Amino acid sequence: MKDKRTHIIETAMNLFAGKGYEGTSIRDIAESASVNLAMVNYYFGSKEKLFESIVKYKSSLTRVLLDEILHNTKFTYIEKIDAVIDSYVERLFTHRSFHRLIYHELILNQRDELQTSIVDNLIPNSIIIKNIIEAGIKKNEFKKVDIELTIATLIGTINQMLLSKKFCNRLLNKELSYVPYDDVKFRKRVKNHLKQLMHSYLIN
Amino acid sequence: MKDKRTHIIETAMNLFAGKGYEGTSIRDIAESASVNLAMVNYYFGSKEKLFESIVKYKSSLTRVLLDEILHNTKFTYIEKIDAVIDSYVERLFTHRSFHRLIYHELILNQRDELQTSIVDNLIPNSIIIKNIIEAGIKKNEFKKVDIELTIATLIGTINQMLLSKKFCNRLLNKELSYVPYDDVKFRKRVKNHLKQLMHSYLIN
DNA sequence: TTTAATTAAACAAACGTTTAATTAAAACAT
DNA sequence: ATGTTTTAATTAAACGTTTGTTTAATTAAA
Repeated sequence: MKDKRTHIIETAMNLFAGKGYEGTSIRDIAESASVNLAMVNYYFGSKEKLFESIVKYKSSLTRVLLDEILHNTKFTYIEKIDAVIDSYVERLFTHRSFHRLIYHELILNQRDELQTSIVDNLIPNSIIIKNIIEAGIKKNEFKKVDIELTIATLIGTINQMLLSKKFCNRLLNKELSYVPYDDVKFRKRVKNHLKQLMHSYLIN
Repeated sequence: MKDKRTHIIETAMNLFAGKGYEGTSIRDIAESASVNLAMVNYYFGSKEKLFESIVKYKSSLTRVLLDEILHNTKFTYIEKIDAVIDSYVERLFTHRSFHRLIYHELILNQRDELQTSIVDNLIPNSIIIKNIIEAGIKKNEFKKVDIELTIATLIGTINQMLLSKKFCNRLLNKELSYVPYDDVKFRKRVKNHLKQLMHSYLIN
């Protein structure tokens, strides 16, 4: 049996991701997690501290993955970019409810402290990508591009697909019941698109 | 003096965009708009119907702009893409609170009817871009690319910048008080990035 | 005189949080 | 090992607010 604290965190994460922070009540969370209402405040102190616990619990994993790619000396720079794309698509599509939660919180301007902590957790990932592109330019493997906006394109394309299943399916002309994110073929398609895009944009 | 109904809609839009649907109370709206609490329900029936009124009120404008570009025979296809980029960046950056509101609602899976209506309003814009790229490929001006994901890249890049001022400024190494969206230089920078990206990706 | 607009007050329901009482677990001394 | 004490976990109930909505009365406009 799982740790009760962890169980509450994971239940709350899925509810927050689907219904938003204000849209999810502590009673919702307690019922879904099959624990007493008061247990949530007993473990986390308050609703907002629960939210912060979720962010802390889930973060830092992505950074480790990207760091490995950055320091892998077997890769050329464009191969590193390819590896970043593979890693990002897999990670965001798999943990999509968490990432929806993060971007939902970012898009609102409430809870300044929490937003700062989210940005603090996201930016290091961007910096790793920045380092790769910068090094690629220095070694003349890459053209001189707008690095920051290239990162925005990379992450933004994936986020655009992640935003809403309904929008995604309408754009792709798929039926309503289709779940693109779990489809290996679709993941491959997104990876291929981003790789081709980056190859033609970055390489001399 | 403005129409009272319109005044409520515009006030509510800004509040919803900043604090989300559940985070904004009718009392908030009434106070900000300097009208009596009961007037909101008097004019719109309910909070949810007010929300729908906002979406209907603001939509359709973008479509007209894109349609003009699509049917302008003076443009080559890549020039049409450039025009779409200019038009999108200007529109989304200027009406950013409305677009944040839309994407905030999309990212949640609540209120199915409303989400459907948002998607119905967004998809035609994507189809216009699709038509341009398709025609460009047919006339051999463009390479054979993944059209749907190219659209996701176009819109996703802009949305990624629009998501959060804090994230945007940290990525760009700007100070906290800087407002990138109103800066003409920054708009130009985003446009240039997207154009160069699309040129190297689309053109043979 | 009739209709529309506006108001303050009240409604029930849901919210996050706290309390006080009870049960289970852990630590301790014998 | 046993009984005792102390701490942690769990519960149902209640707290004071805030929520969206409705009502009934009043004022303005047609």
